[in-house]
Amino acid sequence: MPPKIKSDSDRKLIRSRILDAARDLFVEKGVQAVTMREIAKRIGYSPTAIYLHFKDKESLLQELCNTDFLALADNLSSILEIKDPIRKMVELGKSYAHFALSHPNHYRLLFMTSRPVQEYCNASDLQHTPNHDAYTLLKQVVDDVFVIGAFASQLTDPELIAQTIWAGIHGVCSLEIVLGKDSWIEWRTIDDRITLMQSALLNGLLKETL
Amino acid sequence: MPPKIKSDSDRKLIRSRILDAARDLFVEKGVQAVTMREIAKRIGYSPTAIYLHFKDKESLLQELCNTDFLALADNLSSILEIKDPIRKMVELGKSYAHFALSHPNHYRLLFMTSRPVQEYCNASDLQHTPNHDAYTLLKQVVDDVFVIGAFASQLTDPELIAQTIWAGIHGVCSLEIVLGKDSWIEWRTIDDRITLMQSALLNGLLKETL
DNA sequence: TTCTTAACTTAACAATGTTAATTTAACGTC
DNA sequence: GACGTTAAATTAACATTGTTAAGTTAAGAA
Repeated sequence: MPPKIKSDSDRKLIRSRILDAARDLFVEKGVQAVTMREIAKRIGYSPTAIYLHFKDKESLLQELCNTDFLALADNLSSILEIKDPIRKMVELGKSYAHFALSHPNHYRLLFMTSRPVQEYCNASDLQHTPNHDAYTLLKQVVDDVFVIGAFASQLTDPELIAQTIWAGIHGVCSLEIVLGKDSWIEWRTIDDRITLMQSALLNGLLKETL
Repeated sequence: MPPKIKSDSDRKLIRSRILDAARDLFVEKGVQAVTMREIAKRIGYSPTAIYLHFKDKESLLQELCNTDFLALADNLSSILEIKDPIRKMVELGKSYAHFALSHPNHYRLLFMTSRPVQEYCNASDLQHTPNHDAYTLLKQVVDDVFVIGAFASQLTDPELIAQTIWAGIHGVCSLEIVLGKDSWIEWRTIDDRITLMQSALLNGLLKETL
């Protein structure tokens, strides 16, 4: 029994409810548990009603992805208050890892799952702002370290440095998420692994300071 | 029209054909393209015949995983001929990355996808031999560097070192596989990223050699 | 009042993993 | 050599899922 002519804000609210239901499902049980029918059941609609708000399941996940990507960046941006550039970089890594490990399904969806190539044409001006883009945030933090001349002199490309640091932390976190429960490897504690990764990379990238 | 009483070797051969068909499918089109029906079509059987050889799809993928894991380790073990421990470690990393990037779907299945916890009870003696276990191979190579006293003196746990090096290379490769095609990031070449990761980690983990 | 249309539901389809029932023919045994 | 047993395979069928098409309902416009 459909009441009619929903306002724009009403439609937005329904979109949110769909997204929230979808998020709940995969945060709890992973992406394979996210079915259109279960989402629909949770919000009290029929399964096909979702298609009035999202083109298909892929689009829904895509939007979830983007939304939470921005939320992550926003969360991380609190470290911008830290003055010392190097400590700021270290804390960014720790925060990033903390997010990854406390939201493994999120992290999987964001950084461990191939999706059809994203088109960032809309709202492109918002894309590369530190507050809204985790990578750009990292890049800026690395730049700060770069301008004070703390990196070894042969390292002339902050972008490459940023990508390497990201890869290091990502490697530790993603291995933990995928294989952390496997017993054929005698895992050291995740804290030890993160710490060593950070200190080794810093040690290897920064100028010798003696 | 079933001919009957297949010998053990016949059954093994059929298993192989199933595994090969499955491998072909996902090497070419990724794991989502691996369907029981398509496998069956390729080997000229009905879909349900596969269940005479594998408990379910998960088991099939599991076995594929294990088989190719051993093949990888075998492939990598050729670097054992290298004498210099440090160069050996570097070459292992390069070979590993080369495998990952030239077999992205394999790599995804092996190291980027959570599977139900493996039980390595059977043939457990084969599990931790360098020739058959990529991680153990890395561990041994790291040990070799460790015993010549090349790591910084405060690093006393070769296992932790190995896990960190693995995570570094894995991070570069897995990011490339998942996000390498995304344009919102100005990726440096994959070679540059691998090289910097290796030199930074080495630099950060080894003793200062001046 | 009647027509249009937004909002939604029900029905239905195709693809997929999987199980149950059925068929076929090779083998051992009397 | 006939015959039952059983391995090997197939066909039929079911449940789940994403998705489309057709139908339904009621709010607003004419």
